[in-house]
Amino acid sequence: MLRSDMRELYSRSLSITGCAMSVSAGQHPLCLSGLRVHIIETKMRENRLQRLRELLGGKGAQVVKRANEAELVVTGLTSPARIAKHLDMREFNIPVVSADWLCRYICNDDVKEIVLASHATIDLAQYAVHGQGDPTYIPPSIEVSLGEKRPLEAIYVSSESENERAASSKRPRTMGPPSETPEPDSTSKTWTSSDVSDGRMTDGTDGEQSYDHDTDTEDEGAEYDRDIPLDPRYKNVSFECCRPHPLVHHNMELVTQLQLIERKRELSGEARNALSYRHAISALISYPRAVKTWKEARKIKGVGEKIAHMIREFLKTGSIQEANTIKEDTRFHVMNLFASVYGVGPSKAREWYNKGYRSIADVQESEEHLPRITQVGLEMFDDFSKKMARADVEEILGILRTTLDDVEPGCIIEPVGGYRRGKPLSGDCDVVITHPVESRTGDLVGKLVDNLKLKGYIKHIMWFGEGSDKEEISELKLLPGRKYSFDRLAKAFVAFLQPSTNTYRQVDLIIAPFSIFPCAVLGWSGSKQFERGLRDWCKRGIKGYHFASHGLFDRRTNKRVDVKSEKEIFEILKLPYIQPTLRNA
DNA sequence: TGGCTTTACG
DNA sequence: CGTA
DNA sequence: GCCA
Repeated sequence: MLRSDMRELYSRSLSITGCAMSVSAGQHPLCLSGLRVHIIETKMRENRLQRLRELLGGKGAQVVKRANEAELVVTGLTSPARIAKHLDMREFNIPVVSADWLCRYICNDDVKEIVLASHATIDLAQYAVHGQGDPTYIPPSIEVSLGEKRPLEAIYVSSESENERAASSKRPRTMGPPSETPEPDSTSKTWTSSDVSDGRMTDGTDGEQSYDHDTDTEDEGAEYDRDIPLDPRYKNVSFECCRPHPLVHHNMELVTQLQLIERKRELSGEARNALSYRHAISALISYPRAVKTWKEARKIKGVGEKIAHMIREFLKTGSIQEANTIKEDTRFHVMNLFASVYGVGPSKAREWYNKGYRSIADVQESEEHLPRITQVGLEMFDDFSKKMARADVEEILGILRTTLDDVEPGCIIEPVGGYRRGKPLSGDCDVVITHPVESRTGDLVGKLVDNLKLKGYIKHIMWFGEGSDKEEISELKLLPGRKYSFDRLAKAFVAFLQPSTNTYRQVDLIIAPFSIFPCAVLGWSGSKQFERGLRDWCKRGIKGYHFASHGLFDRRTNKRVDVKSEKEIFEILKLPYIQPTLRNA
């Protein structure tokens, strides 16, 4: 699952250098597979509605009745105020697009390819969130910027909303004169009131409640951009596991640029520095609207002085100079390429670069002695570089199901990783497998892998860990120097032949005993940053717990806490439940 | 100013 | 130690 | 690079 995030950056940087990127999603008809879409039917003619439904269905999307179950909202309406009436404020982070835009998006192959191949080209319009049910609420709407160097002159695919947005952002919407500038404090007051202090956070409700009694309506006439309160449920906390992180959010372009800098730091061996960027990036992904001022950004936990200044630069000029420099930096692109090889990280990538290699072929032709993993990584490089559309993942899941039915009937199989988080493209296919009868998972990896090998699906086994399912954690568990060969998950990471595309895919198989299945699913769903946040929360947030993909442990007793679902883990940890599609931290 | 998730494999 |  |  970690690879996929890296691959995404990789594909992004390729598109920056203008190289072609093979993306099988472009060839796949089900480009919206799994996406839940809600249609606001008001003011839409029946035949148009029908056509829209067919179009969506034809691309694999699922039309849902209720907007808050959707990942995307479509409307024929043009006035934000009217759109707002159809939406509960709870959908603040669900993107709204015009039906016109969506039709063009689906029908136009060029646009589709560009948008699907990289989220970097999707940007969100500036928008603001107002109090409950307020007609001045402006929903976010997607715009597509094809000219990536000019984020501020983005091409608005939806012309109606462009006008609307332009009009709305230039004047205060309903109330009084724009003259009265609010005390800077009024903004920060809103912040603190909806803020939940890290150590004390109990559940997802205190924020809203304190906010409800705190709406300072007397500031309405103040400058539009500055005085509009944030969504009341927004929590300015540093733990990623406390907040939603949608795939499509309000600071796409800014985040893309910061990711470049983060990657640069990572590749240069400045892991800590890179980590700071990750925290800031996740915070921006979670932020309920487009950041409009440098000071606003500075208040977000995870955004310090340095990054706030970069954001100021971005807001002023449309880009961050350092990011622009990185885009031109050959060294960066080469090392990024090397580090995208399975088994190669920043260190090896740097080493290769310093030896003068500049391409994958250079490395392959070298006399270098390479560990087996790296040899396999190089051999598989072309195939592994290709991203999978959701349908590709589903095809592999189907094969795994069929095989499991032969090997051990009654297995439960859950796709995890980026696929579970709703990503349209995946770099690998992560799967957690269990069986209601605990004894049946004992030697399942071996049997499964053997059978798949027999059928010719597996070309390489890159990694094989035979877990054992010894039940209890001994008191010695946390004593230093002890090795615990038990209570690990059985794993096999393999190069798997996808028949329909004749492509080898990176497939990670994880077998979990039934009792810790929910932990395994939570632990392998990611994102990486979400998992770090989760573990950090266990250690320094509420303390007293220890989370790993093989179990949730009470720190006092060192005993495993039995859980029956992912939701229960969130409850025990006193976290609001964050659904998988909102874990893209 | 220390600490930044976690743990096993090669 | 570097990597997933 | 950020923060408790």
